[in-house]
Parts: sequence; structure tokens; C-alpha cells
Amino acid sequence: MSQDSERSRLDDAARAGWLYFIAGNTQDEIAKKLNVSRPTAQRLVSLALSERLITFRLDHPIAACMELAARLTERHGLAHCQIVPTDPDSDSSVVGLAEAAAAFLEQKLGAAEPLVVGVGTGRTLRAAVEQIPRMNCPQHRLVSLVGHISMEGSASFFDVLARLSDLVRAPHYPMPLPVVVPSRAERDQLLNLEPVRRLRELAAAADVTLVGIGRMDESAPLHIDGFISAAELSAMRRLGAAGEITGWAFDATGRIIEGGTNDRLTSVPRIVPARGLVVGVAKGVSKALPIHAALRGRLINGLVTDESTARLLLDIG
Amino acid sequence: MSQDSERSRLDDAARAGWLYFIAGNTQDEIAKKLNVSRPTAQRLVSLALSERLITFRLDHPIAACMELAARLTERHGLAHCQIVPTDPDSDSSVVGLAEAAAAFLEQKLGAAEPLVVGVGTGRTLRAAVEQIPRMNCPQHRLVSLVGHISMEGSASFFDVLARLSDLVRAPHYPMPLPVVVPSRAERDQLLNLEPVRRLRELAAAADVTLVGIGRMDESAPLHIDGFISAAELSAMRRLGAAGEITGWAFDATGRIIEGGTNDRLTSVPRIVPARGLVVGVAKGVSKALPIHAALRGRLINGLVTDESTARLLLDIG
DNA sequence: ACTTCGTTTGAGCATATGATCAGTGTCGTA
DNA sequence: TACGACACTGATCATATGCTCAAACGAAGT
Repeated sequence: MSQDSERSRLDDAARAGWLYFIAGNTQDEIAKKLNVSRPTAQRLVSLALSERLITFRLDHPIAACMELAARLTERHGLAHCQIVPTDPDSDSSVVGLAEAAAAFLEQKLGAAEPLVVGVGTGRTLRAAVEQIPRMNCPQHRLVSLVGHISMEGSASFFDVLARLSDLVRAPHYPMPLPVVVPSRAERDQLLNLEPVRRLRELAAAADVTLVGIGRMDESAPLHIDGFISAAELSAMRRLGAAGEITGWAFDATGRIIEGGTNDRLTSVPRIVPARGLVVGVAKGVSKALPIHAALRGRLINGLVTDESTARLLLDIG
Repeated sequence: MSQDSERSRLDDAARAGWLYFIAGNTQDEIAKKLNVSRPTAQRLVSLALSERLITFRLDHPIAACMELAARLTERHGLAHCQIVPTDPDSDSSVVGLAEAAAAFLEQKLGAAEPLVVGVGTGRTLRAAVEQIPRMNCPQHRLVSLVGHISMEGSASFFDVLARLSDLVRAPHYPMPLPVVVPSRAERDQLLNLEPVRRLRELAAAADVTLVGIGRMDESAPLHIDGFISAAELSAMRRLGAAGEITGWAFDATGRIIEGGTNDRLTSVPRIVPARGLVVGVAKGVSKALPIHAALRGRLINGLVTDESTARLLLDIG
């Protein structure tokens, strides 16, 4: 009996699901056709869904991206995750990604209530900022999380913050310091300067933070761009460095490394686990391990990447 | 440009569809995630549907039945169509069908406003009536469409009307006549009796009519049950008889045959095209042609059958 | 037979949805 | 450059949906 009633109930659920999703009937119509009350029709439709009698199939490349995003969100407890389709015709490191990151930031900046936005640096972020249309956002404050002066004193080519501020007309708080200074003492001295302290306070309270994720292998941007020497890079790698965010090197588990250049870094310290919305933007095979480490260590709670990188991240487990 | 915007719009539609149907987001949540207004999110979901980006699949035997029912309804302009799954473990002519017909009739009888219900005869209907639970429907009137007295004067074994009336406590109007009488004159004489005339008037105004559909081949129930002789059957077949409803023989196009036993039949005449809701109940390979003819001739505008028979009907075209 | 527990039901309501409409920006054209 | 046609947007509203709750029903155990 229970078997039978169970079965006929599922039959009805299937009918209801068919009528609702495929024939496009309203629940009232279904109720009349199946001779039940409207709420019961709703229960049947709902049952058809929960029993997987009816399933959805999305015939579009985006489907895979959404699926990957959902899995990454689930696995790493992300507050934001966007996967862009990998364009097989191009392997530029910014195709799609820049637009997506720009759209994300544009959306955030569109808010009326004032936000503090922390901004990292790097080629990817620079490309993203270029995709942002001109806006008028005087209510927000943009804070640099990393110095933009190289050891020799020249301004970094990738001055993301200044460009962004220019585009969206928001007040910005640059960090006119070298990324890495020669000694720990010197670093502590600089950090005690009142403007720097206020900037770090502001950054610590950032509502939204956008950062790139850097490799720490032989092509580490920190080294390529002249912020750290080859020797320093080697030292950090010996300490287990797997990647870096705003200069902060971390190991494969996402733990910020103690010692090495991290002791002489002027960048705003990362709060662990990430507070507010901290979105990493990166893609590519060589970035997969650094990204994964950052996710594991909860250095970031948001991610913008591409499909193939997302697959790698899930494969790494 | 149009290409690009078109494409990104479809991308968004796919995203919206994914979020809506697969992730179960509300349109408001989608709107926020895609950074569009709620109405636009609705448009995107709707677009995903109309562009067939998202499709539904029903993993249940019922799915095929619903599909077949929809096609038959469309093709023959039916007011009611129910297809029951064919149970491959059984080829009884009443499995499932009886329950479905019973459910249909039960639903109709559940109405508060008074109905006139015309009832045919036959094994299938008898089985259906047995599936109806006891009810209390004094507001409805049940009318027999066909005599239940055989030539020899004995009452038909399949007295569907009496049994139904007994079960649902509704007043009934039996037709205590032989189905076929020896001569046309005799028939006309019987039809002129006042009670018979009133019954026929009532039947003509029936809101719901439930009939079986009989074969006219060598195993015709009319002959098996002794209402017509082998010679009469042969004659009707020579006149093109493909099937019968309440004794009225019709050809393969559904046209009521003139002459033969039809001239000496006491059954209530069929209104063509069917008025009210006239539901035929039948299944089986040998019934497919008769059913199809009845549909073609619009002798019925409702059908209860099973899946395999429905397929045959559609194949016949 | 009666009671009690669990399940299911339908009424009502808060919310989500889909459609309409006026306003706005964009594109092509003169 | 100005104009008109068109498409798209977001405000607003009627409708559909999903959920809560109290009541009724049925099953199982005294």
C-alpha cells in the first residue's frame, strides 16, 4: 500500500512537473487537471524537483563555468567567484579576466554608500582597471595595499591605484614607499609615519579588496619588476614560498612565511582569514598552485579566474 | 558589435538560467549577481528559455505519456486526454485504464453542480466503474446510452449503469430495451414510447459521456455477447464497419454507417461532432483502428487509453 | 473501540514573478 | 549636427508561487 501510494504520488509529481515545466501550465491549471488543490499541485511540482524526476540541462559554454564556480565557492567558502570561459584561440593572461574583474569592481563602485576599496597591483589588475569606464564615485576611498616605488626610487609602471582613481574620480590613498626596504628596522620606522599608519588602518577596514596573485618561481613578478633580487627570491623559495599577494609570500598551505623579504615588506598586512571581500584575480597554469595556496590559507575569499584554471584548482583538491 | 553584444547577452541569459533553474536563485539574487535590474534578470531567464539554452528533461515513465497525450490532444482537438503507462508485465485490457477512467469519472461526479452523465457499456467501462469508490451524488443524473436487454430478454451481464448508480447514489435512467430489434418499424415504435423519448432527450444534453469503443471484427463484443448475429456482423463489415460505440457502427473515417443493424438499433444516437465531453475508453492493438476512426469522425472528444495504443494512434496518422 | 501520533490537507498571506508603460540613450540618416 | 526610429531600461502593478499554520484525516497501538 505504501508502495502503491508512494508510486502514484511520484507519478502525479512527474505529471505535475511535466505540465509545469514543459507544458508551461500554472499551478492552478495543474491542480484542476490532476484534481487536487493548488497547494498540493505546488507540493507535487516541488516533489518532482526534489526527487530529481525533472532535471535541467543548460546547452551553453557558460554552464561549465557556473558549475565550476559553484564547486569552488562551496569548497573554499567563497563570498564571490566568477569563472570566465577559456578562449582556446588565445592564451593572453588577461583575455576575459580583465573584463570580468572590471565588471565586478564597477558593480561595487556603483554602490551609493561609501566604500573603502583596497587595491593591489600587477599586470592583471592593471588590465582590469583599463576596462573600467569613467565613473564618478567621490563617496568611495581607494587605498593602495602595496608601495609603488621601486628600490631605485622610480614609480612602478603598474600604478594601478592612480589610474583607477583617475578613471572613477574617487579619492585615493597611495603608498609612496618602496615595496621592500633594506632592513626590518627601516621598515618599522616607515610604518610608524603617521600617514602610513592611517593608510594601514583604512586598508584594514576595506570593504572590498582586489588583488593579483603572483608566482614565486623563477619568473616571479616581484623579481622581474625589480622589487626583490634573485638572491632574495631564492631565499624565499627555500622558505617554501609558493606565491605572493601584494608582496606577501606564502607557502603551499597559504600560510604567510615568516622571515625573508616578508620581514622587510611595507605592504599592508593580510588579515587571515580574509575580512570583508578580498578577491584574487589570476589565471593560468603557473598561477594554479599560488591561487590554490591563497584559497587554502583563506588569504582571499573571492576569486576571478578562467575555466581551465578553475579545473586545475579543483583537481589539486 | 552586434555580434558581441548579442553574444554577451546570451551568455548572461545562460548565466541567469543556470542561476535560476539549477542553483535555485531568485531573480533578485540573479539581478544582484549579474548587476542588472530585476526585470532585466527576468528577461534574461525568459530569454534562456526561448532560446532553448536551457531545457527540461523528465526522467519518469510518465513523461512519454504526457507527451503522447499532448500530441493526441493537439491532433484531434480533444477536450480531455489521458494516457496511462503500459505495464509490460501485463496485457490485461483493463490494467491502469480502469483506474484512470474511474478517476476521471470520480472527479466529474465530485462537482457540486448537477450533471447529466451518459454511460455506455462494455467490459472496459464495467471494470472502470468497479474502481469508483462509494460516493453520494444525488445531484447528478446517470443516463444509459444503450439497452441492456439481449435479444432473448435476459439482462446484460455488463449492466454498467446500475452498478454505477448503486455506488454513487445517483438517480439513473436505464434503457430497458434490447440493443437491436428485429425491424426498423419496431425500433421506431419503441423510440416513440414517452419514457424512452425523455431518456433520449436527457442523453442528448449530457454534460459528460463515457463510452467504450468496440471492435467490429470477428471478435466484436456486440456479437460475442449475443446482441447481433454472425450474419449481421458480416453484413456490417461489408458496409465498412470499423468499430462501434454503444452499438453504433462506424467506418474507418468515423462516419456512422447507414443501414444494417444501425437501422434497428435502440441506442441513443451519437451527436456529430461530439457535444459536451464525450470520452472514449479503450486500449489495445485491435482497438487502435476503431479508436482512430472515432477520433477522426469526432464521435468522441476525449480519450483514455494507454501508451502503446497512443503510439499506434499517432502512427496511423 | 478509543486514543494518540504522525501525516496530509487547504486557507491565507508574504514574496517572487512576469507584463505593461513611459522615459532614456543609441544608432542611423539626412 | 540635428532629427527620428528603435531598443532597452527600470518603475509599477496584477498575478503566480511558496510557505506557514491550524485542522482533519488515517494509521497504529492500547
